[in-house]
This record gives sequence, C-alpha cells and structure tokens, in this order.
Amino acid sequence: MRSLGRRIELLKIIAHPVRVRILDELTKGVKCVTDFEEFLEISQPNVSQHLSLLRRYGVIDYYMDGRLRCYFLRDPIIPDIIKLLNKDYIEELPAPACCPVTKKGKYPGKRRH
Amino acid sequence: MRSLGRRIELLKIIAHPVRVRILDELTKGVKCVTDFEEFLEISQPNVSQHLSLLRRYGVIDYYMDGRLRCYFLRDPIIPDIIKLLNKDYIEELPAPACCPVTKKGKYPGKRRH
DNA sequence: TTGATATATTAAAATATAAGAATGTTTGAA
DNA sequence: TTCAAACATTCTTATATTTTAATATATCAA
Repeated sequence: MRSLGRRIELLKIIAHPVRVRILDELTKGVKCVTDFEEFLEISQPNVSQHLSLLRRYGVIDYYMDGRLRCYFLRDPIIPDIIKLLNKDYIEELPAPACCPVTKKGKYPGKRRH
Repeated sequence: MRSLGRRIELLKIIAHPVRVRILDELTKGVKCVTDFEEFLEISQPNVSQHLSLLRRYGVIDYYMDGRLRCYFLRDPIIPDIIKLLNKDYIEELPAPACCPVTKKGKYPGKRRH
C-alpha cells in the first residue's frame, strides 16, 4: 500500500494540462511519442520530458515496437482520476446546516444564525 | 459545467500535503483556523495562506461565528478526491495484452513480443 | 555504413510556488 | 475605549517547475 505522501506527490505530477491530456489518451489505449506530438501542440523534446517525468514516477511505462516506444498506463489510480476530472458536478456542496461546533467553541449561545 | 482546464488547476491547488490535510479534516466537518493550527505544525499565517488560497479557488468557504471563521467544503469534487487518495490500490494495471497498434504502426509483423 | 526516423538528454532562461517574518484588521469583552 | 484574540496581508527569499533550444543516441532500411 502506498503512503498518502506518495499519493499527493503523484497528484502534483498529474496536475498539469499536458500530462492530463497524455494520461487521458492513454486511458484509451497505447500511444507512441509521435502520436502525442500530433495532438499536443508542443515540441518533441517537451513531450519526451513529460513522458519521462510520468515514467520516473511510475505512472506510465513503455515497451519497444520496432523503433517506437509504446507508452501505456501503469498506475491503477489514473483511470479513476481521469474519470473524476471528466465527471459532471452540477451543484456546490450544501452549506453546513447550522453552525456546527469547532473545537474552539468559545461562543456558545452567541451563534449568529 | 466546469471546464477541464479549471479542474486541472483545482487539482494543482489540492496537491499539497498541508492542503490535503486541511481538506481531509473538512470532509469530517467544520473547522476554524485555530483548530487547524493545532494539528498542522505550521505557523498561523501559513495556515491562513493555505485557507485563503483554497477559498480563492472556490474549494472552501467560511461563515463567521463570533470571532471565529468556520471553514467548510464547497466544491463537491473534494470528497471524491479525498476518497481516491485514501483508497487502496494493491496492483499495477496489467500491461497491454500484446502490442496494440499506435497510429504510427510502421512495423507490423515485426512485433517483439 | 549511411541516412533518416524516433526519441532522449542537457543546459539555460522564464516563471511559479512555498515559507517566514513582520505587520495589519476586525471584533468581542472588560 | 481599550485590550486581546483570531485571523489576514504583504513582502522577501528560497526553491521548484516549465519551456526552449541545442544536441545526442539508437535503430532500421537501403
């Protein structure tokens, strides 16, 4: 089981527009670097850097196919995160019903609502 | 419906150890600043900075209770993210079955596995 | 064995983020 | 009307991230 600290680090790694698009694509199947270059509008070295970052953190991996590096998802949290990012949330959370007590509750009987 | 870009920004905001702990606490109920100071081992101004960042991005909000600011969750994605972070993933994703085709599939019949 | 394709690495510049220190604001209680 | 509690803001410094540009490597095909 991975630590929470590790998970948060992972979240940080994922939280980048280019990397999310990469991971989103990879949830649909294997892709090679050139495939990514086609739909991300960034340079080849930059694509490569993002891929190697993701690989360094164990998020993705690749196998060789001729001279192509075929990247695929490795960390099982990714599909769940992608699903979350694409999910529709129409409402805000309801505000707390009525002034729940915090530890520091110095003003009982003086609640404003 | 919020844009994906907004969601990614949000993810970035959340992906910080202190802020995750704040949000984790808030999934359990309302807390005021001093409550946070107690269990986060950081200075009051730093707590305040994190809270105000979270509020600026609409993740949390507060109501006043006497002189206390009672913070609560506002963005409905948060409980889901916290759940994800705490979820157990025991296995890696299975490697792709056998060399699926990338767009650039120049080497058919020469697959290595 | 040479050229082209596919991809990586490195260094530098630009930018963003985090933490700490000092100080400011607001409000209730005395 | 003053004090103290609760909290925010601002500025600075330290550090991390991102991008760009240039260059390198590895492999297949001819």
